[in-house]
Amino acid sequence: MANDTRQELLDASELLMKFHGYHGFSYANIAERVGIKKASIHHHFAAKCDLAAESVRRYRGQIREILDQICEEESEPQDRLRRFADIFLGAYRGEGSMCLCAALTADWESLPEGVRDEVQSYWDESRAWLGDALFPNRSSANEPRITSTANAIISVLEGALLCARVDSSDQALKDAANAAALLLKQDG
Amino acid sequence: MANDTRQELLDASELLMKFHGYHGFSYANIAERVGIKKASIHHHFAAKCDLAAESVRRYRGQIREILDQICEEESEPQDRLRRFADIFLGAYRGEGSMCLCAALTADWESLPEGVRDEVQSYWDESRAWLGDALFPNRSSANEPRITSTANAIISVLEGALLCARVDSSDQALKDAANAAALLLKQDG
DNA sequence: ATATGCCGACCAACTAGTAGGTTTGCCTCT
DNA sequence: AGAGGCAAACCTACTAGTTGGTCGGCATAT
Repeated sequence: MANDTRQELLDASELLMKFHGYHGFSYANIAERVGIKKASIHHHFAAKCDLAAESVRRYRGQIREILDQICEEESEPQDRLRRFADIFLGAYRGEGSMCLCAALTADWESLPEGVRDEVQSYWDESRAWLGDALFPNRSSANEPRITSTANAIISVLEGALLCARVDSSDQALKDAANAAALLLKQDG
Repeated sequence: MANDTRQELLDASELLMKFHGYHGFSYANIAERVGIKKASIHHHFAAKCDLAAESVRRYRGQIREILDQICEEESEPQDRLRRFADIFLGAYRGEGSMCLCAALTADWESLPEGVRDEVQSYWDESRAWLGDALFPNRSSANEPRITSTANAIISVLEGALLCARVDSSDQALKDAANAAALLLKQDG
């Protein structure tokens, strides 16, 4: 299968970046995991930053799909928010990992430009979605409030993934989900 | 001055870790900044992990001092929380940096043990302080609620530092501070 | 016969860390 | 006051290993 190795390379780099950040993995690590030689990676991705950027791009696409699905299946803002929080809870429970883009944002200043652009897009898209999905009747009048609430909601959830990692517990994520619900209720 | 170089080394490693994480800086980087040779760093800190751990220890001490001072100067929970949030706002406005320990938590899995222990202590201490300082009349009955609120408050502020970095704006931090105040009000 | 996927061998640059020698300044004994 | 000792602070020069990346060649499948 032509696309198989490529996907495996993306899988490996995504996982390693989630746990160790951009500087915390090497072509050697990935090669070992996927079972090909280091040099062969360059056949699929010319440079490390290309592999990383493509990983983020794919990740972003997966998240976007989930967000679309949530909007299709749920019409109530509080239900949509609950499902949004479940993404974070699922990330922790599944791999015990952080959000890929939060992990990379921590290395922001030393991120290659292409990777940084992808990470930036993740944050922009996520907050835009929160504004659209949670505030059906948004208007220019309450726009600043909506932006602020979206900021706070994503902040508390992304921050909780840091907490959870330190605690080896999903408690902080549950607390963040409840806090996010409260913030929406206050403003919704 | 004997202690001077040592402090400069700690300054440099703290700053670099805030921006690039644990793997994103080297002895060569630090040496250049401080103006001594790479090998001379080993005279002060045997290994990179010792330098990093000591940086976190010092950082932790500085934060602890500020927290003590807040408790002395403010008696009202909401004022204390405002001052707590100001620490995060100050970190962004000053250096444009993240919380040192949040930056390191992103690299959690690949952190040397000594460093990880220090970072863990930061989180534990911060949340313990929030519980004590914001809930003067805590009891075993409302303990879980207090823990959850403390978790949510620190999550939203730490998460907002990630947002702020991406946005090159302190808006997310202001939003997080307001959200934190709201969470306290709800539970206080 | 040509493109795809992969590999072994290599590279320059970088990594943390070591060995051994020189300078500096302070303490103590005369 | 001056000499001797000593240790901290720093240096140059090195090690062994890793980093991302290159290149030529060898299969296989079309």
